[in-house]
Amino acid sequence: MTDRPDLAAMIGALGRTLVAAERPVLRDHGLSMWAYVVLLHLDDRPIRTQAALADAVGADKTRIIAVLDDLAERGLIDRQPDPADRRARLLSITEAGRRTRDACQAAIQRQEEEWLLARLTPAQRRSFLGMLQNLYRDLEPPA
Amino acid sequence: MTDRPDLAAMIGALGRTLVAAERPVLRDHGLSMWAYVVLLHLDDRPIRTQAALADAVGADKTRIIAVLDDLAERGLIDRQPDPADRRARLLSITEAGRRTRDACQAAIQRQEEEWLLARLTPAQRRSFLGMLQNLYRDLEPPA
DNA sequence: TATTGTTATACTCTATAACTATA
DNA sequence: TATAGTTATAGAGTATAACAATA
Repeated sequence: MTDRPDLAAMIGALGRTLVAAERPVLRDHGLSMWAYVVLLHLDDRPIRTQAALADAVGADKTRIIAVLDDLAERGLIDRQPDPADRRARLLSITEAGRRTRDACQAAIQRQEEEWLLARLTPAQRRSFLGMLQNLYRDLEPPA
Repeated sequence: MTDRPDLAAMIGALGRTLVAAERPVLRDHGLSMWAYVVLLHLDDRPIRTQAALADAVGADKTRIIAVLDDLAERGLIDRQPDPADRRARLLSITEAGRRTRDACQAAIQRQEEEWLLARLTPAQRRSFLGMLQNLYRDLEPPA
């Protein structure tokens, strides 16, 4: 038997700690975790239905409705009925949404650099980030 | 701005996936996640109060009571009132508990090797595990 | 009065089911 | 009838508060 904690224990604890550390930063920018995830995902490209967005970010379709209501009301996203099929809602991020997202993500990644990555040497850091991005990219969709 | 997903997003998703993959293995061994965590922690050394154990594993003291009831009933842990202070319960793992824990952890780590670590070269694998254990060891207690 | 363990209650998050409107 | 979105309801997991036993 290998003499190490389970990967799930180590990576799980690390992930929970990172997410917990993210919360105050999100709050400072007036975003919930789901709102942030939505802004990050919409930035890639507009999306045609709320159900597709929910699926893409691993949420239930009923769960993001209040999130979208709030983001739209604050002008961070644009939500318009599709003229071709008025059941669907065309979703896209606004310029204000992009600014909020950028500021928030910059603060989050700055904190991650200082709090976690600073413990690694530059070479370790490159190696760690590289492996992490490879493993992350190949993950099955939800979780 | 660095061009990568947030560490919290990558490590968080990886952690959730690993924990989800662990669940069926735990179920096959008749253990809940909390029961497994308790067995892992008790193996290090006996502990004198349930509150201390709960604190050590990052749980609320009220949350592990049912877990301990079940483990004791199945003979996987031993729970005795402390003769010196009958309010406290002396907790320790039994030989049967150790066997269950070993079998379960072996299955979990085998799956982790095959499912995740197999994607890395031997050198990457050593490097990844080393950095992970260093980062994990220095984590603030709960999460 | 303080502490350990327990039980009862409430709260948060999430998923399921039922409803409205468009097609 | 089928689909997108919404609302209402119920369930799991967790934390908070009240309680009983012991010190």
